[in-house]
Amino acid sequence: MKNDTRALIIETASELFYKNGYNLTGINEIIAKAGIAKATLYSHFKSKEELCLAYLDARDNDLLKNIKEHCQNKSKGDKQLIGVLDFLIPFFQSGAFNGCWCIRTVAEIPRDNKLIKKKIKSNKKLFMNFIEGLVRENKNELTKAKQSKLAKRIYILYESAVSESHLQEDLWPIEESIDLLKNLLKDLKQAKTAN
Amino acid sequence: MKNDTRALIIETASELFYKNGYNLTGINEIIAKAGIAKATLYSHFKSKEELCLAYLDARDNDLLKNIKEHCQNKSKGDKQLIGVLDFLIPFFQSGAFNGCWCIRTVAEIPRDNKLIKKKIKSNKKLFMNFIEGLVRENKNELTKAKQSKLAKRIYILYESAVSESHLQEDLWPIEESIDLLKNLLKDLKQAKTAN
DNA sequence: TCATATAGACAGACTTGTCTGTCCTAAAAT
DNA sequence: ATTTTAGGACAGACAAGTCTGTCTATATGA
Repeated sequence: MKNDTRALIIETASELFYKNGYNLTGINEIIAKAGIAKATLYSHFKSKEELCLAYLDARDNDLLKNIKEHCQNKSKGDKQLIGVLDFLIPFFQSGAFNGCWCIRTVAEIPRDNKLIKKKIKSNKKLFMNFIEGLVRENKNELTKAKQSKLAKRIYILYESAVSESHLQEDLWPIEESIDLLKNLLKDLKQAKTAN
Repeated sequence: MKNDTRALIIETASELFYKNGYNLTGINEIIAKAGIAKATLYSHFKSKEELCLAYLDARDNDLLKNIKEHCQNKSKGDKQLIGVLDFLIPFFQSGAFNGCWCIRTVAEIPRDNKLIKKKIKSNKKLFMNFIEGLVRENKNELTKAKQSKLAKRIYILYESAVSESHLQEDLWPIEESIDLLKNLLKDLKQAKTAN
């Protein structure tokens, strides 16, 4: 039950933080929506900042889980790599999409908040590791250096697809990123047959 | 003199908004740094929101001017297109860099603030137009459709370079974006000679 | 009975924006 | 040449509201 309450707080805060922003969401709004008392919230989290860290973790864990699942449902090979990007299409269309919570949160906190920045960087690293693993699995003919380069490229394409589809309120940046990635994968094939 | 004061206000606000964030920068901080009275500020801008619009315009105009200059100093051809991206290297290293003010501002305002969102989209469109013009000038052998596609790709690479170098606090996303663009341009050359 | 939930008052520090009244400078009118 | 007039900037108090986080006092459930 204590865990239930904690999970409920995180879930509620996560919804509001992501939808309306971290600074624009007050503690009072969170407890009202969760139907709990303020003292209850502060018994689980010693500050709003701590709740923010939990929010970032919850979002990132959830994303990683879903995107892994999405990719595993694709056939082996390029499809799985492209899966990282086309995962964004239904996400964007779901209406729950509101850009990258990491970038949005960084935009809202003071410059010297190391704690939150560290958490975000560490979570992005986990995401990067996931992509690298996916590349290794599906492009094991490539050298390590080329695998790493491809992973980085998929990562930046993913990030720009997220940020720009959000800003433009349009699907085109996602589609263009996918298209670009397909080009890259085709180039790798050509380079291979050329050798 | 009136124009000087107005310019001073915008410059001061621009510095603080970009460095510390829009919501975290108070009117009192702006007037203290600018050395002006509150009534003076409010005689030039009827609200903080209006000052925000002026800040976005000032930043975007400045950027466009500088990036145009940077590209014009490059030799005609691919170099000018790559210029859009390698412009970011000295910017990042200058210490004045703090990510994309548009995305950061969007992250801070309420969801339903159409005014600021409209301004940002309109300024991004101007930036896109600039890239399209640059592509037309330097890739006039391409069809219009291919020019438009290339422009979009440069745009998303630019945006991801900005966002990710900021988030990662590292130059690698910029360098990787440049590298990716060079690949794309090489592909276009190969496709041309192949035909 | 005892832990834990509740509602909500409260402190204290912020926020934006308004308003009053003073001062200075420069142009216009005498 | 001297006086008047007007515009802008000034300092700073103030209203009205926001925020986080603490605390008290009551209720509920094991």
